[in-house]
Amino acid sequence: MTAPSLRQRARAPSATELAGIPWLALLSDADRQEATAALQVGMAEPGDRVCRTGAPSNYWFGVVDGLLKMSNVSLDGHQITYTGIPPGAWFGEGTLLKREVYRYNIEALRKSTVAGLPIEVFWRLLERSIPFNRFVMMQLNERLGQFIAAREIDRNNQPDARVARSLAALFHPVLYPGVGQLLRITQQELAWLVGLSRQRVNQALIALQAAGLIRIEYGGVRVIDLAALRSYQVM
DNA sequence: TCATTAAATTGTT
DNA sequence: AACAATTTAATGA
Repeated sequence: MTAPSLRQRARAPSATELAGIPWLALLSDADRQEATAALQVGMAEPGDRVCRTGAPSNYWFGVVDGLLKMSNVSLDGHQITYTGIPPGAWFGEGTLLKREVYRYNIEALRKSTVAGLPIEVFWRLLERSIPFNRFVMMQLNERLGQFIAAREIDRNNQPDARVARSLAALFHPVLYPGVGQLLRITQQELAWLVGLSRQRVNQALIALQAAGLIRIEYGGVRVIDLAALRSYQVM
């Protein structure tokens, strides 16, 4: 269970990996070149901690491929999951802006490719690039809504509703542009994320499918009605 | 490209 | 938690 705090052997990103980084396309040529040169990618095995609470913040992290989980430990020692982090998502900007330590744990749910932008380059882009600022600002704003939603999810004991809202959060189009209509997540991974047994998640998914909100596929879930998923209530 | 086999994932008890 | 059924991925002709 004692995983290394960081992935070993960081390397330069490939062309396909760069294509999966949504904010790169927004930059000017010069800025994009600088960012590309500084970007590092590494692999995270299931259970690996990408960053943990208390560690100094040196990178702005993004998911190129795979699935991560953002969690924290509350005062009474209970673990509380904030959200899953699918491909295309970037996180840690709030911590970087304040030059603080990370206040949450990021753990890989499956074998994942994680990219990191060094803090110096992150700051330089903030100072000079308007599009980059817009992207970061959008992330901050949207995530604020996510944290509030996460509290409601956690307060909610109805398993079906928990699964529904967690799924809706993962399909967030602004925060997670890489997801699309089909979320690649197994029922086991969803169970880890929501904090339920796989059997219960399976039941919940079947119920949601019967309600016409999603379609269950092998190794993934397709969303039919995102709005209804967000506001799902047990009758 | 197709058939066979292994591995992963899902559905059910 | 365990098991069977189903789907995908891998292998080799």
